Amino acid sequence: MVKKRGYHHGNLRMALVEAALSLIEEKGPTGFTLSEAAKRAGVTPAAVYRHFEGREDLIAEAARQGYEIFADLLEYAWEKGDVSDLARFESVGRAYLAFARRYPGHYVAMFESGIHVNRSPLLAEVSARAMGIMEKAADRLIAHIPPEKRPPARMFSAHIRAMSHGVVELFARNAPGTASPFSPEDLLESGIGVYLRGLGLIDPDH
Amino acid sequence: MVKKRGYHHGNLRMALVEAALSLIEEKGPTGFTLSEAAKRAGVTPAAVYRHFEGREDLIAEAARQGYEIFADLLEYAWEKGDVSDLARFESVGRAYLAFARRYPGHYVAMFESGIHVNRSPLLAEVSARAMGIMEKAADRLIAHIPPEKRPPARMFSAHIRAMSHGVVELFARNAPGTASPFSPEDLLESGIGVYLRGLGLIDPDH
DNA sequence: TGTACATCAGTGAACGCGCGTTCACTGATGTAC
DNA sequence: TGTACATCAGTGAACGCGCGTTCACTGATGTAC
Repeated sequence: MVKKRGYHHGNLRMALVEAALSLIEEKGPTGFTLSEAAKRAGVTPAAVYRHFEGREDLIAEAARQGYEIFADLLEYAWEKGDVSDLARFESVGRAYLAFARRYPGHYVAMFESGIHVNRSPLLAEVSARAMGIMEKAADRLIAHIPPEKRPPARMFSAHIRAMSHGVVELFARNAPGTASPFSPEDLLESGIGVYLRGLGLIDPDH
Repeated sequence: MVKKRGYHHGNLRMALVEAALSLIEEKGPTGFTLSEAAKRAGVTPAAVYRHFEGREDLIAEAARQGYEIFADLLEYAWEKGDVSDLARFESVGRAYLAFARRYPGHYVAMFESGIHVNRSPLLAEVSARAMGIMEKAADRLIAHIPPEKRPPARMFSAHIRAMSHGVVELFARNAPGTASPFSPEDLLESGIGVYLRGLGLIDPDH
């Protein structure tokens, strides 16, 4: 809740995105309503139309900001990662989960709100930036496997994405009845670790 | 759409569950409305209350029936599976995905509709039956790993569930922008295969 | 510094809509005699 | 076989609600002179 400065809000656009994010976080992408977001920002529903085309447009903007943060985090993880391709891959993977944990509203807006990434060129571009880094990390890593034993790159990345998304969905949110004694971070790291060992990318001794 | 037999419907209760399932399948658990389900069954919304307490109760019944089918399928897979624990485990895993594919409405009602499994004792019981089989298959399998190398059973099953759920969510439904050249069945089987190899449960040569 | 005025960013009332749920009702069915 | 009647399974109108969106409006702000 942002303090109002009289008749004019000050930065309503940003306040609306924040309200939308917190609502999505609390109630899921369909639990979010434009009217409630407006109320949270201390404003009439009609005021929203000064800044967005409508409900969908507001969600899309939240997703866009999410992709921006996401891509930045991945890029940073890629660059700071050790020179080894394995270390870089793991660094990127941890960044993925860190993002899902730290920005749950954005995560849902991006991956579960039903808004399509090709809705606008801007959205498509920033999403491609994020996905490109993940693909790069994956491609470099599997290049270490002898070609005759190497799985297709798209299959490899599909597995990684499935495991990551599954961990986030089942264990990184307050899903009822799916409590686990392990943290999502541990689950993902160990799961990916076993998987990479299965591919011979990690020494089986450790 | 069931043909009406005059004023009385015949088997409205079943028809409503079917309508609910097809709606959930098409529009997701929140896209489903009681009124539309009633219309699909060729009946007034008020008629629903002759058979269910309300909207939630209808979804819960759909989920219950899903768990029933699910548990039956898993039980069958368990029993028909080869004597080897690995073969049994894989048989159960395939049954999981087969269920998600063949009964998408049920799957969503069970795992994504937000209805809690402890909503009624009946629901809790049938869900426990299904989960019990999966746990049994997992427990037997990891017993083959030497204790000092064996992961905790709950971690193992968490990994399997995450991978399975992730594959279903990302690739087994018409998710936009996530098309993949591999079938969900192949993805899951290969992914789990690599994972099991990582645990030393499958010969690394194959 | 003061005033006139354009522009901007809100308000609040209204709209049509579909929702879940309730209620008194009525048509259809089954049963007792 | 026919009739009276209880029970069952629907109808249809009504309710209050919150939604997204539109519209004419008005208060606040910034700028030119």
